[in-house]
Amino acid sequence: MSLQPLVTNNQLSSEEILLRTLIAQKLPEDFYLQATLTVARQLLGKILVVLPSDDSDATAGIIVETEGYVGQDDPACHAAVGRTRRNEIMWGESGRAYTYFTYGNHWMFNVVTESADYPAAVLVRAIQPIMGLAAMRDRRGLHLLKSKADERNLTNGPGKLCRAMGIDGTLNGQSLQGPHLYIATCPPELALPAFETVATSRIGISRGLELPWRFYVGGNRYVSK
DNA sequence: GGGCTGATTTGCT
DNA sequence: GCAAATCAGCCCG
Repeated sequence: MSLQPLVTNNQLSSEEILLRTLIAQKLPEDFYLQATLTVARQLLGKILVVLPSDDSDATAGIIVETEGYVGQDDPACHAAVGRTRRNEIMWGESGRAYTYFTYGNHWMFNVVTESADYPAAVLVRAIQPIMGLAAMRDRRGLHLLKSKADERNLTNGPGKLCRAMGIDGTLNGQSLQGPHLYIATCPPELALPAFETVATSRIGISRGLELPWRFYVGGNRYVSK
């Protein structure tokens, strides 16, 4: 049994310093009350931070691709079928995570937007990793170490980033005000260069293809294909 | 780089 | 029963 503190102020790792910076810059609750497509655009360039409650490694990355799913009248939105147990969280307060399982393998991570009882959310489709890359590789499988170019494969898709960051059903409904999960403004030293926001139709859906509600950081290598 | 296909589970009709 | 807000592996070049 040691009487020494595990960490003193002059022993903070660079990762701990970054986490303290990020939590201080987390987006406030009312950010998520904005119109869904506004949130989808504004999330580009922000940092998603996950500190799993099982105490596994923290990870973070810059959001580079999103999609908006907007209310019961959007045919691609899960809420189009009405309120069900699965999509329940989307009908609740904004600023929470909506995670769900699909294709027998994959978790998806969404941010609930707009007022309670209006079912809408933003799907996070890709991030550029900035913290916890070793943990991401572990969770995604060592075969990815084959080539350095495969680094982009860690998180360039909605299922991949959930796997890499340890996001699953335990986060469904969880607040985005931390400490386990939050989104923060990017510190200037990590910020992306000025970018163009590109809007296209959403991916992997069969209805609502005419709506340009997918947004990504133009030219970024970590956007999905 | 791109195209095709099988895997695998849940939710909802 | 079937479709799903997907991915990896395989083939081709």
